[in-house]
Amino acid sequence: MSSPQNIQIKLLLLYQQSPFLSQFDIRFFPWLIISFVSAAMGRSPCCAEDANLKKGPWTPEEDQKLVDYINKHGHGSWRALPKLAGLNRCGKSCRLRWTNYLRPDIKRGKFTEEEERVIINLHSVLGNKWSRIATHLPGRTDNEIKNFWNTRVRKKLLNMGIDPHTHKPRTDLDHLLNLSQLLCAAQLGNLMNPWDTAFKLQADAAQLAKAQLLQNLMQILNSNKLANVESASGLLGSQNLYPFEGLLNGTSTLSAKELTPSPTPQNLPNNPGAIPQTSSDHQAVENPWPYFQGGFNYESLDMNNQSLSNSLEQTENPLPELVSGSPDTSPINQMENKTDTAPDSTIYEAWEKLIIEDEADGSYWKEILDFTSSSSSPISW
DNA sequence: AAATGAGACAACCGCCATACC
DNA sequence: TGGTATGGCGGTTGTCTCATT
Repeated sequence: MSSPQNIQIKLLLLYQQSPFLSQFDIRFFPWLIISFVSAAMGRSPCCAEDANLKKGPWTPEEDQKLVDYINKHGHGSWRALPKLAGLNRCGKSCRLRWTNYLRPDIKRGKFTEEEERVIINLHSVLGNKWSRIATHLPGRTDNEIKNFWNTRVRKKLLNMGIDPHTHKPRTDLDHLLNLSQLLCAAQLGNLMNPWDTAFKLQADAAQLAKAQLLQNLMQILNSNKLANVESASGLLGSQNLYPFEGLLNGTSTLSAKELTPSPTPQNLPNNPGAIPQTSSDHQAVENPWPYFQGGFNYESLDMNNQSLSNSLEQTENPLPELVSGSPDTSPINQMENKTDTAPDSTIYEAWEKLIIEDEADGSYWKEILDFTSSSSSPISW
């Protein structure tokens, strides 16, 4: 019997009993130390039994050997497979190569828009549970989805000002400062004279405060909109799946019912970006700000996650319980905790107050909306 | 044409859960 | 019941390709 532990013990005995080896400090034998440490930890490191095992990219010949063997015998024990198949690889490497690349049911090629939508929506609920996400995308591996997310989707969301972790508008300082600068550029323009420093600083602070309030409001709107979309679409349906679609093509994915406006807060008077009061109003008003495209339903603020849970249960592949990885940031978890809407109300009150204040001295929000509309570059998806 | 950087993808690493003895 | 083997998972790194300078 030559288990890794037995081998490690034999190595130590060899060191102790050999007059030649014993004359050297044990630290000169890193392999022995490593072996012993791993033995003390109760587990041998993967593939440590043979340092000569090949690593790195697989050759077509190796692939062929692996495929041939599995087609004939099945994979059985992955640890035993390499020797049986004549491969100089560790079992784990073989397993990964098979599951991520060689498996016959793997669907290769570019992700479709539909797949992207499903991934984004599932990620908003599950977080980085790639294997769980992969179960809803036949033929796609968790590794492939993970790579796709990290190289494409994540960057796109960031460019759109959406935090890929929380699926809400970014609130990090850099982004906020950018927004503030844009706002200043829009509103102050060439107004500033070099000797107006004091006034400029004051204006900056005011702009920043407003921008921050705006960000907070956007966060709430987005989280509710996202929850609405998920619950309305059963999460995995082909319709109304994409919470950010309004940002991409300027059209809303929400149904007319979802667009039902709320009586509060007041619409912005004489403001092209005002939130429409009725569905027909919505159709009539050209909203220059994509994030408000489709308006929003304040009644939905009272929505608990019951409808989402129901929709999840109704799906063919019911999703698991919400992950605990980011309990504070998950939009769903936030919805769960939204029994008391006081903080939101406070923000809306502040928003309302600002609107009223701004009516007196020219419409600040109108300028934001106009500027955002005119300066927003088309986003390629 | 060579160097360099970025993007995409494959593969590896370490940890964890579970099955098995 | 505890130790070990195994497989799964998520994060990270390595490698290749292609565009740009």
